[in-house]
Amino acid sequence: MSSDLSEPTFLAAQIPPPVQSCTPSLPGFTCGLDATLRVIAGKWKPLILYFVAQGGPTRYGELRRAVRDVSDKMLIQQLKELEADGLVKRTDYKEVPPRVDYSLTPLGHSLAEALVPLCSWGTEHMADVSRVFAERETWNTKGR
Amino acid sequence: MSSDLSEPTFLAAQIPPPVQSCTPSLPGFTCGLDATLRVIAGKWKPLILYFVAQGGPTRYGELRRAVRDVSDKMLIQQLKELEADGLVKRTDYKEVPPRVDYSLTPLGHSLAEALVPLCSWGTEHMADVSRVFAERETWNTKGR
DNA sequence: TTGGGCACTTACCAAAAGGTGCATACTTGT
DNA sequence: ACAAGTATGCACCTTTTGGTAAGTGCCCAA
Repeated sequence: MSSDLSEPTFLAAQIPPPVQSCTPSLPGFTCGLDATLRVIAGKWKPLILYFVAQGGPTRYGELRRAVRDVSDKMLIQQLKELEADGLVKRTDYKEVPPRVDYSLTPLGHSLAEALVPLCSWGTEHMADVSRVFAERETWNTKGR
Repeated sequence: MSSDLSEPTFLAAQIPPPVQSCTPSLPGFTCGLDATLRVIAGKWKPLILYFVAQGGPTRYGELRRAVRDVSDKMLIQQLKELEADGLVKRTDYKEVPPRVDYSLTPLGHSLAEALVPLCSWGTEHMADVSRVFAERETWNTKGR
């Protein structure tokens, strides 16, 4: 409440120390976060992962309907990549009207768990986020 | 070790229950995760966020050098979006040779914290991830 | 005087991501 | 007989994203 709140003083109260470090290591990745991002980049992957995580083995059609607005092409494509990356397991029952379902591998499940905080964050701050987005739309639509 | 391990039995041992739910709510978002993704989508945003989180207020040039391989265009662009989304705060000291730094807002900091598990996941599973990527490269280079 | 650093900005382009729609092979429901 | 559902595959095209390179205004050091 003093005159100068431009600096650390008041922020220090709300913002804890720097957040843990992001071990800058091995192969071609600058850090763990980087590695993770390579695997979950893609408009639908986190959502797919998360959805499968919640429902257990999930049939293709269910996913399709659940992840609203995703096209077949995209869904299949992302599922293949997730499978190739060892995050999901595809089970084809080789039945006459095709039946296939997808489930998480242990690796995939661990990633899904790491996604939980992001999900919570979104839920908690959804109001802020949607406000910001609304404003953007307003300008894009109305004035410049 | 029995004959049929196609179903829940053995998975149940390693894979805990379905992971918490992803409250499907309000505006145009299907769930919290969706909302979060709208805000951190972009090749460099999580990295920028994370870097600023670790270093406290960071000058433009430092970021530029830290987030290796990012171009001016991209860095600026993503910083502007992060700022517009209320995650980072830009401070312009209006000095003669320009001096500007970026820090996290409380909102940004909370997001950065939610990113920590992803970072840890990447660190822990970096071996798996890089193996998979190496295999991909192998085919892209050699066969097919 | 030339060169470099600072924090950007702009124009132009290539690549990646994503969307639409049609096709398949077979079955079940009307 | 015909439509619909099942899990994809494929061709084509648009949008989005990201990269390169050059420029800006100002100051300091060589």
